[in-house]
Amino acid sequence: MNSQLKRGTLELCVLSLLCRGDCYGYELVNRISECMQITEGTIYPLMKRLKDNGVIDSYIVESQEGPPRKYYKITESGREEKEKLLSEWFGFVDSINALLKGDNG
Amino acid sequence: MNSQLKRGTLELCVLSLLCRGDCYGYELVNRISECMQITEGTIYPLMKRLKDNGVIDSYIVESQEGPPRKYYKITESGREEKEKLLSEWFGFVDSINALLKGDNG
DNA sequence: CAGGCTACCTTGCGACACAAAGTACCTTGA
DNA sequence: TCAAGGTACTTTGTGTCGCAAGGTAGCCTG
Repeated sequence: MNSQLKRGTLELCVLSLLCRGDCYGYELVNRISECMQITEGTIYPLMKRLKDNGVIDSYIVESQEGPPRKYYKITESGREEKEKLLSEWFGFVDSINALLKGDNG
Repeated sequence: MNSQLKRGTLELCVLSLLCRGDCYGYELVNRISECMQITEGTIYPLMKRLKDNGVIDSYIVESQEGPPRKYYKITESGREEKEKLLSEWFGFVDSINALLKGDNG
């Protein structure tokens, strides 16, 4: 899969998932990789950026199945950011599709 | 506009336009910038990459309105590449929208 | 000949996906 | 008891590529 396409949408995917409930990083990797190829080396740096920007918070929860999990929770500013990205995404798709439309192969 | 979103789609836009007829670089900038912000610093390096990859060819045409124009023409392998990118694009949009779908705000 | 449009090209920077490697916890089974 | 394998987080380095900025050069008008 074209890795360049993912740029700019991964953040939206993560925020969208977190809107529905807190997740830990490893879980996010598994859930997102159901629909696009993704690895931990992508998610963890992204989560750090998002936290630095204040759109998510995190907290640690002990686990019986392995090391402690770092759960991420979306903030109020994160929800606003998600709405912004969502409308940007739909607008972008529309404008690309419009440009591609005159295409007869 | 989110510059990250453009990644991976610019090539498709250019190839799609060239499928409908030869264009020169400056013209491509103008036509594409009708639907997304783009500058020459983006297009010219991209055209060079595309030519190096053999998906486009170029030829020079004199102009009465200024310096000579370098026209770009899509190759057979470029048309195949375009078809590949096109289906990748639609598949990508579908999978992102599917992931976003469970989203209740 | 200055100013402005057309047209091309290059350099340098920054953002970010991702491979790779490291740390550490748990359970299972020989 | 100790390897093996799964879970989970983190960091480092590399490569791609959009884009601002700056340069060259042709054409036309006043």
